[in-house]
Amino acid sequence: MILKTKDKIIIKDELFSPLDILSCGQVFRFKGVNDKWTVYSKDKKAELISLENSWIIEGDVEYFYNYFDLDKDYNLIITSLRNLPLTDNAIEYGKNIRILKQDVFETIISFIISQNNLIPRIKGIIERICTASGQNMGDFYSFPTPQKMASLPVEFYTKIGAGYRDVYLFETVNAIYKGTFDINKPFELSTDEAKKYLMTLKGVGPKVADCILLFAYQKYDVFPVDTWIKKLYFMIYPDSNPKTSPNKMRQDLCKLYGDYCGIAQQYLFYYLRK
DNA sequence: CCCCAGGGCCCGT
DNA sequence: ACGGGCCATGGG
Repeated sequence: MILKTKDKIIIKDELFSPLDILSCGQVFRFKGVNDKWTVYSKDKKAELISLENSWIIEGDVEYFYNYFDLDKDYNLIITSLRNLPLTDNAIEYGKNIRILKQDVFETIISFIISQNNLIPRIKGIIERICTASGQNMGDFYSFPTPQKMASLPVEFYTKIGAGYRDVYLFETVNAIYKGTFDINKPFELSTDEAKKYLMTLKGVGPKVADCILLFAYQKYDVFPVDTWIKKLYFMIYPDSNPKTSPNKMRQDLCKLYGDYCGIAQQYLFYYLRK
């Protein structure tokens, strides 16, 4: 049951757990433990509080109702994923995961940072970007707008610890700000076309594009292949060639897990990484 | 010292 | 299309 009031959302007896949703690797701006969490998106924040078998979400109700995709019935999706390889344990472990509908610009920047990196470091880099260039919202800093980021020199990204991704961030931010890249276009394209288009951005390859499509554009027929999913592939296909390319893995796993393979991937990633 | 992390770019074949 | 070297940073 999900109730919306003027200033809060009340969730009772639903597949919903901030621990799973926030720490499964899809989002990097959050903090909290057990029964109290805070998540940040753009210039907004939501407080999530557990009260008597319910979760209360305080914040911009319309924004976060959409952000948590509360109209989607995950019981149906979970049912459709049963009986596929390894999903029973993964769903049991992370059955309260929901794929968020995150801000497109913030997701693009975040997952460029994620490449060849560790989640705690990714969080730190994003946090330093917000602190140094976001807007002061009182008790937190917003994620900077494309306009704000376009005013930053490439040295800014080096200084906050982005490593060799500094140039990627600089170039991508400017392509988006100038309008060379239209961040709304992927919504109107097929998954394959949207992926090709995203990969025209500097620092966005096949894996990062899949993550952006899944976490920001609601394209669920993707299967991001990272080092953990490579291990998964050899668990499912132990006799396959050890040099199998990530591209073939993605194709095989997409076919195997079907139309909601992106959501299956998230359960599996979360389960394998624990 | 090594290896690895929610990989991609760039250059050869 | 495909493969290999290289890329910064920090923790184990």
